[in-house]
Amino acid sequence: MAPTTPRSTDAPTVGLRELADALEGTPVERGLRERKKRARRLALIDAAQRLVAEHGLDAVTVEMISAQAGVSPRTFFNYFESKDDAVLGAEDAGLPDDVVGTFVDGGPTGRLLSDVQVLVAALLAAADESHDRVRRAIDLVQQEPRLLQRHMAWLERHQERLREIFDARRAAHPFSTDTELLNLLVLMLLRTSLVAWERAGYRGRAADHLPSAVAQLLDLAAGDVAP
Amino acid sequence: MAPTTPRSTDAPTVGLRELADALEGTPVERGLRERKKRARRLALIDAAQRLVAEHGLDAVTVEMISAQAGVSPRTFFNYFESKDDAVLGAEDAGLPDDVVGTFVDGGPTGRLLSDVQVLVAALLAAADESHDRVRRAIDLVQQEPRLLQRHMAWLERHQERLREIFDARRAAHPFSTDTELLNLLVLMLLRTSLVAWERAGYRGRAADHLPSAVAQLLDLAAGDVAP
DNA sequence: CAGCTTTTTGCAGTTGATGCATTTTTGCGC
DNA sequence: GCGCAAAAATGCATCAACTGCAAAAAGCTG
Repeated sequence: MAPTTPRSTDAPTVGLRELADALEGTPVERGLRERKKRARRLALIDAAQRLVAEHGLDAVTVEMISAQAGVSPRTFFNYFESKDDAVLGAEDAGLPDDVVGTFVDGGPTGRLLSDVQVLVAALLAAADESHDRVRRAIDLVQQEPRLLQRHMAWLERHQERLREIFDARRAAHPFSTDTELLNLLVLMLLRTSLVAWERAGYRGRAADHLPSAVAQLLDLAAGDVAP
Repeated sequence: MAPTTPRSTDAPTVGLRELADALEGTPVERGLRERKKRARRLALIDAAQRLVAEHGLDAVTVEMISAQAGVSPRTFFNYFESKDDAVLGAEDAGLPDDVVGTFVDGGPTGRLLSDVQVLVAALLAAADESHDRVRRAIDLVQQEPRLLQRHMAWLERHQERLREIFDARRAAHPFSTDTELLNLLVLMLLRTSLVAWERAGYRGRAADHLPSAVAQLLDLAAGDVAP
C-alpha cells in the first residue's frame, strides 16, 4: 500500500515545458526512455483491447497480449497490475490541482452538487484526451461485465484522494452529506455520463452528457418532495 | 408429500419444523442433504471470515479455508465462485415478489425515489436475517478495500433483475431517470446505509439508516436548487 | 439391500501474478 | 565513439486461484 504520490517536484524551469505539455496533452517526455515507455504502454493497451474485442476476455492470455505488443510476459506486469487494467487502459488521471483547490475553497459555485459536478467534469475531461482508447474500453465493459469490477477498483484508487478532498472542503465549509455517499455520487455521475455518451454514438465529449445526469438526479429529488 | 412420521393425530411435526425454520431464518430443509449443504456453506463462510480477520486477505488461501471447514479444496469451488465470495458470504438475496410487484405497479407511494427506497429497504432486510455474517463482511470490507470490487460484482448479479424491474415500471408509469443511474442509486443507498449502520456500532437494523441516506440526497439536491 | 442421483474428492493442467537474479538498453560525461 | 551507472526488460522459479474430468462416497427411494 503505497501512500499518495506527490505529483510535481516544483522544478524552476517550468513555464515553457508546461505550455508544451498542455498543447500535447502528454506528460513530459524527456528522452527516448520515457517515450518508449509510453509507446509500449499504449501498444499493450491496444493489443489487449484488440484481442479481447475479437476473442473475448477469457480467451485472451497475458502471453498473447505481450507477444502482440512485442514484449515479454514478465514485462507486461511492469506496466499493469493486472490483465484487466491493460484492457481498460487504466490511467491514473489525477485531478488538476487548481480544480481541487477551488473545490476545497468552497467553489466555484458554493453549491455542493454543482461543485461536485465540476469535479466530475474534470475527470471526464481527462478521459476525453485519449478518447479512442476510452471508447473501446467502454464498449468492452458493455461486452464483458466482469470489467466493471475493475472500473470500481479504478475509482477505489482515487477514493482516498476524493475522501481527503471532501473532508478538506467540509472543514472550512461544512455540509452534512456523508463522504461515502459523495464518493458514490461521483461514480454515479461518471458512469451515467459515459453510458449516455456511448448511447449518443460518442459524438461530442463525454462531459457534454454530465448536465443531463445531474438534471435527472434533481428531477428525482424534486419528484419526491413535491409529486 | 405425506408426513414421514405417523402420529396419532394430525401432523404436529410440520408445525414444529416450520416454527424452527422461522426461528432460525432458514428455509425448509427437506433432508440431510440440504441441511448438510447449508451447514457446509456456513462453515466455509465462517472459516473464511475468521481466517481473514486474523491473517489478512492475501495471507489466507483457499486450502486453509477448506481445511478449516473440513472439506477438500475442490469442494470449496462447488460452493463459491471465488475466495472473495466466501469471505463476503455472498448470498443471492432476491427481492420478494410482492415488493417487486408493488414497485412495478407504480407503488407504494408513486414517488420514484421513495419507492426505490422501499426496494432498498427490502434488500437490507434480507441482510438483517444473517446479520452476524453481514456485520463481519462489512468490517472486512473496511479492512480490505479489494473486497469492495466483489461487492460491486454482487450488485452486478442483480443488475439485470433491477434493470427489468425499472423498465417494467417505466412502461406503465413513465419517468425520465436513466436505468443506469437508478442502478447506481440503489448501490449508493445500500452502501451508505450499511456504512452508517457500522458507524452506529451495528445497533438496531441496517434499514434504520436508510432514511438518513435519502435525506442527505434530498439535501444535496435542495441545496443546489436554492442555496 | 439394490439401484439411482447428487455431491465430494483427487488429479492434472491452465493461467494470473510475484520475487529475484541476470542481461540488455539507455543516458551521460568524457 | 567509449565506458560506466541507472533503468528497464527478461528469464526462471514459484505460488495460488480456478477448471474439467472421472472415480468414489453419500444420501435417497423403493
